[in-house]
Amino acid sequence: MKTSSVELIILDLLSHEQAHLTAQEIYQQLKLRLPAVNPSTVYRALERMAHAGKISVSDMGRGAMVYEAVGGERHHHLVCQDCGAVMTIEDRPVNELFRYLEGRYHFEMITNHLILFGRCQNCQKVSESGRQ
Amino acid sequence: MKTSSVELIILDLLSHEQAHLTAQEIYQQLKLRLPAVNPSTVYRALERMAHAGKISVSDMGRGAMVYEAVGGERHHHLVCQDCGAVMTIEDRPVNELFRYLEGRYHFEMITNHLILFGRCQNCQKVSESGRQ
DNA sequence: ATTGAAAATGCAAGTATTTGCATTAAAATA
DNA sequence: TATTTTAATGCAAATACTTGCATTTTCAAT
Repeated sequence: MKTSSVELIILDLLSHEQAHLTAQEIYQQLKLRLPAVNPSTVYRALERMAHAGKISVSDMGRGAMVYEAVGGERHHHLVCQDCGAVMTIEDRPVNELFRYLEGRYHFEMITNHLILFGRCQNCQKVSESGRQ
Repeated sequence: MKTSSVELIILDLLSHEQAHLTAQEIYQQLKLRLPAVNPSTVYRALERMAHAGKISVSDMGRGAMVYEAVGGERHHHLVCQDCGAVMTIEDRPVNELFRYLEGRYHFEMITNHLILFGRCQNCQKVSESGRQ
């Protein structure tokens, strides 16, 4: 089926450089262009687009899932759960793991936006000095 | 601080073999033992426990995050987004990726329950025959 | 161009989750 | 043991999100 106007606007909103937006943020920005849009329409469009592989859904520890357009260079993130810092990491080692798992388990990987939680270098130092 | 009684019951509920429960399921089962418990108490306890590293929080595509006790043998899953099948996978290749990323980015990995989405062997076949 | 079918949308109601505030319980201190 | 402090809890309200139903819009077929 043809892409609906709501979906086109969502893709446009997410096309900015590596934008990760929550459903709420997308709804707020969509309303600027389509004042009559209903929240349930936005949630349904996000669901359709995620299932169709147009956007990816990830938990980045912001209290709600975030959405991102699929299509740009694949990338992944390390997220610090203390300070919230987000680090973009290279795709190669992640892709190697995915290829290995696909062969090992006869699985077709769809995940393309990996988020891994931990603590960044700064927060590790702060925690160590706090213990001393 | 000492573990609260709600937290103890949650840990008990999650101690069954690789139980992955949503907040709602945990609340329903908790009420059987603590009829007066308030949903907000459960949500708060889950938040405390996740931040303390006692439980892990994951999106397994069930429409809500699922919780699991941390402490057993670390494992990860492949989840089919068509039929919902869940495959447990070995930790070794995932751990190798985590160790590499820790060194490369000076990051202390906390994530210990990786969920990767894709399509299982059966659903790949169904999709192919559907296309023919 | 018209008609019918399918999909998207809005509305209202419902459910899941979060938050502010006050109270209760547990822990620490004297 | 008593008191104070801290954390957990319940309640109600609020927010985020989902769902059922009817309507509108879009697409496909004629």
